[in-house]
Amino acid sequence: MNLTCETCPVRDSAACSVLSDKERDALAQAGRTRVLKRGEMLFAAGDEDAACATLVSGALKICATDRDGNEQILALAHPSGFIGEMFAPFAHHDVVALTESRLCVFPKRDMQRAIEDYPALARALLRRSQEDLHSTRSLLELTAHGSAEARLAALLHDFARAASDSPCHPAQEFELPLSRGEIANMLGLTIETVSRKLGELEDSGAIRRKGKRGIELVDPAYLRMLSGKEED
Amino acid sequence: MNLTCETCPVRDSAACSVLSDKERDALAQAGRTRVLKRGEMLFAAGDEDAACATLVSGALKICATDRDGNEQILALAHPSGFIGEMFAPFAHHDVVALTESRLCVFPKRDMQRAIEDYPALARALLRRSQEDLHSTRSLLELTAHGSAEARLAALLHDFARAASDSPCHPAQEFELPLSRGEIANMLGLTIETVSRKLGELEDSGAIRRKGKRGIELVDPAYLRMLSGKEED
DNA sequence: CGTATAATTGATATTACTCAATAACAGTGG
DNA sequence: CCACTGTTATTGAGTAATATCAATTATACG
Repeated sequence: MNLTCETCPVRDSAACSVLSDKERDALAQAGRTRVLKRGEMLFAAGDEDAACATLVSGALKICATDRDGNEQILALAHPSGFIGEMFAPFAHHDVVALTESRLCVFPKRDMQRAIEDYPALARALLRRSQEDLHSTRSLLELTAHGSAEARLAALLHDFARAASDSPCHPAQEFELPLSRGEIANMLGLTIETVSRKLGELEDSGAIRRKGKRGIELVDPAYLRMLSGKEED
Repeated sequence: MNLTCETCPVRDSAACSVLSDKERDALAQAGRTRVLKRGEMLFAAGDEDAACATLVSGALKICATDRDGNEQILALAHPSGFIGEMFAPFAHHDVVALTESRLCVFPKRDMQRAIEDYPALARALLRRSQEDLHSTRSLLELTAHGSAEARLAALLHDFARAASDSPCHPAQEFELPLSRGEIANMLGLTIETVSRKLGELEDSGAIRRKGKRGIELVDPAYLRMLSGKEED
């Protein structure tokens, strides 16, 4: 399917939004929309022809797999996010859809050419890359030093923020985008520990669980306190 | 002090190496060399006027400090590495010299202008940023899932590679750029655990300790095996 | 040489993991 | 609609790993 930038929900926020209409149309010639169902893979670690993509809707996980077959989630991608390593000869990580997801996919070659042809695009991607770097470092900080409770509290807080319309105030109620197992492996914990700590957070009155994946933030300040971040 | 690119040891490897002589000289007008002694700070988290810099010689650590005053090392910078967040209004992390270090420092404004004026520079920084992202994700992978032994083994292996001239083969003998405390906080461990595990690695014949910071790799393959990476 | 800092070593406590069983739930086909 | 099956989540008991606390030893520095 060809790209229809006119009606694209992320046309004003994705990297390509910095292009002029004409430039964007030229880039769109090289791209294709692609829809991934939950669990489908965009590309796998080691793929030489791994494409680049902008996420239009849905959510992706970027994950590494060690030689024992254990998966580790390194990052999540949200709409308007950019995926792909233009400069690496092959993909370092797997990219998998968490929910049904719509993407604009570009062959690596074409994206390389595009950043040569459109300096503004290169700058936009640089900005995004630095933001990704920052969020990966935040996750690293959490994972290395926090207790299981702190990691979980911080993750819930992040998800609440991501689920909210306004970027500053967290949503009061939201659905977890990840299963217990995915949460566990993102935070370097086990499923059992995640389950137990969620229970403890509920007992302590910080959250309330609504079904399997629904979370209501009862006491966001307490959650924030547990997560070890600056208070505000 | 003004920049003397002609004799710069990283003139062929740093981001600025993609510029023509003329462009590079123009950029050099805006820059200054700066020498940091061990422990000196380039800038602190929260600084609004945090500069950008290319590391010429020495080594830096990028670290976060939580509200209890605990420091966490998120990344190291080696010669030809680029430091600085051009797009953030203030620095997110502290940057501190691990050893006496020489840098080319550029005001953020000038660097922003440079990436507008020189598209090749923006692309070079994009490439670097993606590499940094990848190494941060590697550290995350390690920290989240590995045992204390695996983390330490992987770190030693990384240092051995960084210390070597040839990028593929690790150096057989090298000096640790970090104190025990710094290693501990980079890996999310305690000083005591690092000390004990180093002892065990020595007992098991993987390494030999030469003084406080010297390390000799006796059995690199075994170390690599412990670190949980693919064997080769 | 004496003092401060960094590293090692030991004993104990805590946390999260492992293994195992049970429970909730979703999807499927009768 | 309900039983059946596989998946995901919860809960419990015991264990292993690492943190913590405390003491000692090495090293560096003035």
